[in-house]
Amino acid sequence: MSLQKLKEKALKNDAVRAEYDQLAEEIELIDKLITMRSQAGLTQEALANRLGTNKSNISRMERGRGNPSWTALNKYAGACGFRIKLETVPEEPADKANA
Amino acid sequence: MSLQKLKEKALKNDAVRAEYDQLAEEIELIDKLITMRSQAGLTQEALANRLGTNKSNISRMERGRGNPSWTALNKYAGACGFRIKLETVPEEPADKANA
DNA sequence: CCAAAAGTTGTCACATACGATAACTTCATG
DNA sequence: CATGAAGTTATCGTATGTGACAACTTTTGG
Repeated sequence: MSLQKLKEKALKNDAVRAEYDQLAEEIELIDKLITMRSQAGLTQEALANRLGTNKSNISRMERGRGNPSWTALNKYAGACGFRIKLETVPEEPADKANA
Repeated sequence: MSLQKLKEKALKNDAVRAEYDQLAEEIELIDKLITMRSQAGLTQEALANRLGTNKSNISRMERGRGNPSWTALNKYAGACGFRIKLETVPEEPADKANA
């Protein structure tokens, strides 16, 4: 299955409801997950094996069911050959005067 | 309590064991949390009120007890006036030839 | 169309995050 | 040292993340 297909599927249902910021962020998150796995060239099953778990659980994460913990994200990324960081961006530009 | 103090306390115990990457990332995470709250000028209690919860739970997160979920991080950040993103960095540079 | 590979979903069991409350410690000030 | 504010810890209840397993759907490729 192509990466494009994967993302299309992942986003199809949720994108409609993405009027809410929080959902948009969830989609961003899912997109990052799928992208990492795709770049690692792994199937859900292969990734699951690396993590000592089952493909169903990978699917759940990538479908946006539930709410992964930080270490779950960390492990997922690690198995795909990535490290993760939390990026924090101020909700409004620090300096309005320059807008 | 000064921000410096806060961070010193938060890192004191764990830094000793930071021989492991995963712990280093946990510390980074905690540092980001405390920094966000500090920049928002909120006490744990004030932040807790914004989140509809109690200061003890805030303390737990900032002490590295447990393993916050993505939405927990999102809410925490939101109450501090931040949005969050997952930053994914490849474990080794994509292009070694240029090293 | 057929078969195999990949992904999805449902459900159970268990571990643990999260909220609430209270008691405790540490810090800041006078 | 005394007082109050801020932070920490313990514990209980409840919700939910996570792993395991099986059945199902979708995709890929002949």
